[in-house]
Amino acid sequence: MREFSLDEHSAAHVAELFRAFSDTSRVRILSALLSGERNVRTLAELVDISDSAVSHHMRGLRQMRLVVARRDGREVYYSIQDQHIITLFKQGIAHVKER
Amino acid sequence: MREFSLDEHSAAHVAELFRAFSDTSRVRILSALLSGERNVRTLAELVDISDSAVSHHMRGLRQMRLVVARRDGREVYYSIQDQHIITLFKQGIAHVKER
DNA sequence: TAAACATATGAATATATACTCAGATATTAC
DNA sequence: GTAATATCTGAGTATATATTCATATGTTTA
Repeated sequence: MREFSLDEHSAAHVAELFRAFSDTSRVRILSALLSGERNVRTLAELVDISDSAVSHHMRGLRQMRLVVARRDGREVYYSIQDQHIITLFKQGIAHVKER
Repeated sequence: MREFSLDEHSAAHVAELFRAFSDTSRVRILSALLSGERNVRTLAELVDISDSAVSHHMRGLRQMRLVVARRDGREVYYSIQDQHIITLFKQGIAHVKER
């Protein structure tokens, strides 16, 4: 059994990914996006935080390429970009429900 | 398509789970534990933080029941408690590697 | 019992994060 | 053009978190 641990750089990336799911508001936002795209206002209502707070979260998620934005007129609709992400996220939810 | 988002309480639990994987040091610790149990001193060396810092992290992970402690003499060996957690964690690593 | 070693704990501190508010930018309607 | 609506951005703030240091606890060995 060899000594092994992810190097600092890789570990930082993994941590960054999981950090995207590590906040209650973002979890609620992402869970809302599981059933399809939503605009900022709708997300803000569902999660009960300001439009601004949603926008800040979406910027982070966009930069991590976890969501994509689609503009339609003055509204911006967000959806989950990556199927792997959906799987990963749902597994987290499942794990918590099992307890 | 109904409006839906995880309720605050459930979302908080999901976030808490993912938060366990959201720190570089913890990711390195957990990746080390993937290949078997390790004591505190070994983990501290592998991750390059103090014994104390490791101990603090392990307390959190223990409280979340992600790891279990086994004392052997004056050493304490930690290992990952739950197979689901291993799967989830490995998927995160895989996702990052794919990019 | 005392000394040495391994781990745990609490306090202090530094950094990161989530949020709101105020104002900027973009788009549509009048 | 102006007004209204939706989103974004930056500043400021409050809270959370990761870390180290000093010290306590637990275990073995002399």
